[in-house]
Amino acid sequence: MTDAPRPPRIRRGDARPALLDAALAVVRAQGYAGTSVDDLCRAAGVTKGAFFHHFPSKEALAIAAADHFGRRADGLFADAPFRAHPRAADRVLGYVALRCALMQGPIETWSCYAGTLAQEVWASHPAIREAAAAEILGHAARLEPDFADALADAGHDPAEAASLSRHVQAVLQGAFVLAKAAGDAAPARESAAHLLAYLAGRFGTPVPQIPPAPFQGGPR
Amino acid sequence: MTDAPRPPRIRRGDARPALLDAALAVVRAQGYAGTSVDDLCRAAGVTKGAFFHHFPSKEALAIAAADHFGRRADGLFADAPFRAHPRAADRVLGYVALRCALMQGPIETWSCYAGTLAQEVWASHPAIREAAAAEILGHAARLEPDFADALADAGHDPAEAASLSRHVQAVLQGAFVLAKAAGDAAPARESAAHLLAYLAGRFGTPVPQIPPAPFQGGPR
DNA sequence: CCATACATACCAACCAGTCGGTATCTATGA
DNA sequence: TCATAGATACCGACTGGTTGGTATGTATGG
Repeated sequence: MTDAPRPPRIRRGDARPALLDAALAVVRAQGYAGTSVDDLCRAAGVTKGAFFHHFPSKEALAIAAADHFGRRADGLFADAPFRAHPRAADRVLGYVALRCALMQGPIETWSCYAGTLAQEVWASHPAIREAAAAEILGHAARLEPDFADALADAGHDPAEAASLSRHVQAVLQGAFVLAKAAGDAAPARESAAHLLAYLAGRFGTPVPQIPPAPFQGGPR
Repeated sequence: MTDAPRPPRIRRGDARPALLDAALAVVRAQGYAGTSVDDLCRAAGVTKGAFFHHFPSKEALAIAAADHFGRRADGLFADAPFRAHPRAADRVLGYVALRCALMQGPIETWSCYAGTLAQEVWASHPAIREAAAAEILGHAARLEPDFADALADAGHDPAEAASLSRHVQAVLQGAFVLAKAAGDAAPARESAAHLLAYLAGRFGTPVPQIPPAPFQGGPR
């Protein structure tokens, strides 16, 4: 007859989570429009039939993956060591220091799926934009109580906590952009260090030291 | 993105600059992969023949447009009023305040072409990544002398000027990402205000006030 | 006359999504 | 214990449309 059919690489029932994981990895490396449905199926070890059995469209997978990414990130930070600090300021600074420490290895493993999506399709895919915004702003909102306590402890108006927690996310997003442009994590880590200095100044605590990794590159 | 074919709208000899301008506008709104060569031709009022007469490929236009964008931005800031401040700290703060003031109207008119490109194609189009990096880091480098003077005036080590000028670009890039995600300039302006506060603290100058525009949105 | 600057028709590759079919589970009743 | 049937999960060839790029022809200015 014909050649032997290539067996799928993953077991029955695992297609959906495999596609969600593949979306996080491939879209962060290639962008949304630059990633084809076949790319995603190949990365997930799944056929096109399985893809459209679980998701009505490529856009639907992108949106579901934003939620998947958010749950993963929240799980990572929910029980991280820095959460145990008794003072709110130390928890906030510990959060930023951890984000900085994660900036190692391939960029697509530590950059933000939601930010990548939002930057690319904010105007052309409103539903994706909304899912990405919910992820980023929701993450910021979950950190807000610690910011409010830290500000209050330092004698500042805790009402600023909302804008400050969003600012932290903005700096991290910008750090990712510079790291991608430079092809190097160093500028991102430097930016995180400046952010730590700003927050420590705001909270009246000493500036925590993070391992230095000076940026060597630059314009020719 | 198909529409009725229109006759070329621009005069003979103007195709190249029209394509460069179209690339800035359309790519910032739709992303690189999400923009077709036909989209660019339509926006520029030019035919495909003109496109491939002036540029060997879509990638080549993207790279040339990065340089075009850089020259425009540098021209905008080279003779802006803030350049006339006698003290370096005021020039730096004036620069950030101007960037904040520009955050009005359609996002694609004030976001960064180079940052958008880098975020999307850093892994898949190395030549574009390099052009975007040269633009962003070159712009930061051109601001560096003022940062060094401002730091020195405040009694700090001017060697930090390089990393600080890159940090300013990172915060702006992140502000653009949040603005696109939120569909609103407010979080970007807020972030710029926090950046001003950090710089003013560093330089030992009073924090300049910028017109407030609090962000009303957020997770449901 | 000739180089430059276009215009237009065209092409092979690729794209998201469809569709008819198959394999594997699960429930049920004899 | 087993037969059967319906439901779920998946397979992969196919389709209509779009893509970046090419080939070839034409107008215009010097």
